[in-house]
Amino acid sequence: MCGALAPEELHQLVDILTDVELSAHAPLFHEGDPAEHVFNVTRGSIKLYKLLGDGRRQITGFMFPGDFLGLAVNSEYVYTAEAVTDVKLCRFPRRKLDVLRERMPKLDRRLLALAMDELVAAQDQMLLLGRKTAEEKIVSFLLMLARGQERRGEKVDPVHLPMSRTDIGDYLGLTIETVSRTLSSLRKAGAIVMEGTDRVHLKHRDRLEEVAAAMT
Amino acid sequence: MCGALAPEELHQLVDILTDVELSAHAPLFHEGDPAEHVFNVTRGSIKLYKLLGDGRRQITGFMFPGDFLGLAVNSEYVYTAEAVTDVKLCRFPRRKLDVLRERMPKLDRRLLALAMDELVAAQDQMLLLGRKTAEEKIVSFLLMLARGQERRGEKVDPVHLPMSRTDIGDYLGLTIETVSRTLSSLRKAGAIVMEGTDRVHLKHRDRLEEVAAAMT
DNA sequence: CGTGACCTTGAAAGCCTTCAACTCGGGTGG
DNA sequence: CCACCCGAGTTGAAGGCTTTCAAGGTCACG
Repeated sequence: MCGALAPEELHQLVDILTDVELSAHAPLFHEGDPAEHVFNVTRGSIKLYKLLGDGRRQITGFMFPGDFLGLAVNSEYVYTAEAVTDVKLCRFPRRKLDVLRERMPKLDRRLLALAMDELVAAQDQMLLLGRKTAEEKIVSFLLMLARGQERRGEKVDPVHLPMSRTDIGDYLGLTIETVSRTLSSLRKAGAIVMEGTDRVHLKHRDRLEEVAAAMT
Repeated sequence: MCGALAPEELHQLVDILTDVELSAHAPLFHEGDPAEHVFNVTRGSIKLYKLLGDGRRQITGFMFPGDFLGLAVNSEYVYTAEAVTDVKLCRFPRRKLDVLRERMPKLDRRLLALAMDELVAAQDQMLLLGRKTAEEKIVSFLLMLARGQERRGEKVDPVHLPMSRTDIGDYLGLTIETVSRTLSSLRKAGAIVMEGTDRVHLKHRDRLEEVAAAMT
C-alpha cells in the first residue's frame, strides 16, 4: 500500500519506499531529530505533539491512513510523532524526495495542496483551542473524527476513538477529567451513546454540528 | 514595493500587480468570499480571523510587511482579513498566479516553503492556546513580535503593539481584561516597561524566553 | 483473582472571565 | 478655549468553568 502520497509520480521509484511497522505507543521520531524521512500512514493512527519545558503537551494532530507526515524546518522535525495504535507506514527518504521534486515539479504542487489543507485544519484548531468551551471542543472533535471516517470511506457510525482520554485532552487543551465528564454529560443528555470507551454513536448529528459551530 | 513575494519570478509581470491601500480597521476580504486575489503586505499590519456563530472570534495571525496572504480552499477565503493599521498591500489576481505557476514550477516550491513556515507557526500557536497560562501567552506574544521586528530588520526595542487589547486577547484566547491585567503584572514585576499603551521594552529577554517555553 | 492501567466521578481550589466602575487621551462643538 | 463625549485601557470584585486532588470503578492480563 506504499505510494498513497502520489502514486502516479512515485510508481517508478517504489524501490526506495520502505514499509514500516510500529506497535502502539512507539515513537516514530522526536521533535528536533534530523528529518531524514517523510511518511505516509497506511494503517492505524499516529499522534503529533509538541512539549513545553515542564512537560505540558499539545497534540497538534492525529494522522490516519492516507495522511502524510514529516514536516521539517532546517532539516529537523518540528514535532514528535508517536503511534497511537499499531501502525503501518510507508517511509520515503527526504533526500530522494528532494531529488524527485527537482525532476517532477508537479510534486511541489501536490505537497503544497497538502500543506494548505493542514494549514486550514490548524486554523480551525486554533479557533477551537482559543474560543470553544469544553463541550464544544468535544463535540467538534467527535464530528472531526466522523468526517475523517467518511472521507476515508469507512463506516461513519460508530465513531472510533483509538486514542486515550489523555490524548484527547492534550489535543483539545483539556484535562483527562474534563474530557471524561464532558462525554458523560453528553451521554446523559442523549447526544451520544457510548459503546465501550472507544466507540461513540452520534445522535442528532445536525444538532451537534450547531453546537460545534456555536450557532445560536 | 510590489513584488516582495518572488521578485525574480514576477518582475516580468509587474503590470498585473496592483497596489492597494486600506485605512485602519477596513476589511480586505471576508471568510467565504470568492478568493480572487492573493496579497503581499508592504506596509502596516493586518489581522486574520475566524468567527464562531455567536460572534466569538479567534485571530489566527497578524501579517506584517513581507508577509503573504490569501489562503483559499475551493476558491474561497478561509478567514477574514482586516487592516489593523493603515496598510499598503500588493494585490495579485489568483488566476494569473495559477497561470504563472504552470509556467514557473519553482513558484510552487516557493509557496510551499511559505505554507510550511505558516504551518509551523500555527502549531506553535496551538501549543500556546491549548497549554500556556495567560502570563506565558502574553510573554510568548511579546517575544514573537520582537522576533518579527528583528527578522524584518526593524529596531527590536521597543516592541511595537499596533493592535488593540481586544485583538491581542482574540489572538491569545484571552479577554481584554486578562491581557491588561497580565501586562500590568509583568510591568509591576519589572519584566517589561511600557511606553504608552503600544510600545513595550522587554527586560531580561532571556528570562522571558524561559517563561514562554516553561523552562523550569 | 490480584494487579495495574485507564476511566469515571466527587469535592475543593484556582485561573480566568464577567460585570462594573474608573481613568486617560483625543476629537468636537459650543 | 475648554467642557464634553467617546473609545480604549485599567482595575476591582464576584462568579464560573475547568483544573486539581482524591477516591472508586472497570477491564484486560498474568
